[in-house]
Amino acid sequence: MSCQNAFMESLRARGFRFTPQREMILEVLHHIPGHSSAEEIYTRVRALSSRVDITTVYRTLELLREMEFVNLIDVGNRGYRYELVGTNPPHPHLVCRSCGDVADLLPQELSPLAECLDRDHGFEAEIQGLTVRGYCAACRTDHQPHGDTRN
Amino acid sequence: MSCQNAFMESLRARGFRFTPQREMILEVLHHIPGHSSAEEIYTRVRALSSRVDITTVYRTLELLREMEFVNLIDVGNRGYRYELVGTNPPHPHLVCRSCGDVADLLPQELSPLAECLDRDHGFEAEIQGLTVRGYCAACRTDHQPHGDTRN
DNA sequence: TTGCGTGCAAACGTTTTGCAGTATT
DNA sequence: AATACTGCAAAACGTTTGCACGCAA
Repeated sequence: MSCQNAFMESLRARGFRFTPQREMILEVLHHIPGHSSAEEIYTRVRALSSRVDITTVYRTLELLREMEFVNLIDVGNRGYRYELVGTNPPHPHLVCRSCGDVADLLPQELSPLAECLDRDHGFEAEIQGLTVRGYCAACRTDHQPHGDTRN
Repeated sequence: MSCQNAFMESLRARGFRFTPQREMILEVLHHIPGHSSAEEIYTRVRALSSRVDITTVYRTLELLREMEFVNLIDVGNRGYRYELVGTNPPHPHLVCRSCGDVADLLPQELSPLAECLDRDHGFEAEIQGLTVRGYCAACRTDHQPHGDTRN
């Protein structure tokens, strides 16, 4: 609700418009588990109205990202996931290669890593956007070491 | 050279064939800086012979990956990079968001991270395939905080 | 009324697949 | 001779862009 208003005001402050499509997409983001693909969000929005195109979903998500209302997660070579920032700051994620599950990390869990990369390589790591792939607790027991080992 | 032979024998051991295309692709991999895209490899191979298709490059790279002759690096949403394993085991990388440069890390540099993710989340992290994005020493001084912040 | 936002269609860049012909074993 | 491998063309995939119309301000 307050996020809706914040978005509306953010838009108006920039001379942008608050349209029914944008409202619906934000609405859906509030009622979705998080870590959703554009396609998933699109499907949910279509359930509300068939007069929305996936193009609009992408464009709105990009707008929301620019305004820092959503966090963009790169889950590898095919596609992104989106999540409402809400009260959470951007944070790193764990992505399971077997079940595709996305889990959250706290930024501070990786600050030792960031410090080490800065100290040893002069590299400014983007911890908030970091995605670590591997196998989650549920999948690691039954995953095949000789299965698909692509990154 | 010895890699060429090792590849040849690996192929034969599996009933596969050692073709001029495969030879050329391996040859190119030896004379290329590393962290190359399929397209870059393709271009170099075409310089040797126009009778090679990019499809064959992809298929050969996949074969080389299966046989652990090349390491596959996921550089995010825009494709993969390939590098000869050679004497180096697979390892994590740093990718600069500004200049696109790819730098190597030693796997052991991230073992504290792996241990922490295992201990706290039961997550088996794929350290060898990990790609950390951010800004390299050369770029971080002059990078715009308001530039493209996509993951 | 202005011009931002939209749906549609088509393009995009990289990777994969189907297929019939080619060449290695 | 058998069949793995190839080039070509086309598809796949998620995402982006061009365009004319529609609608919020």
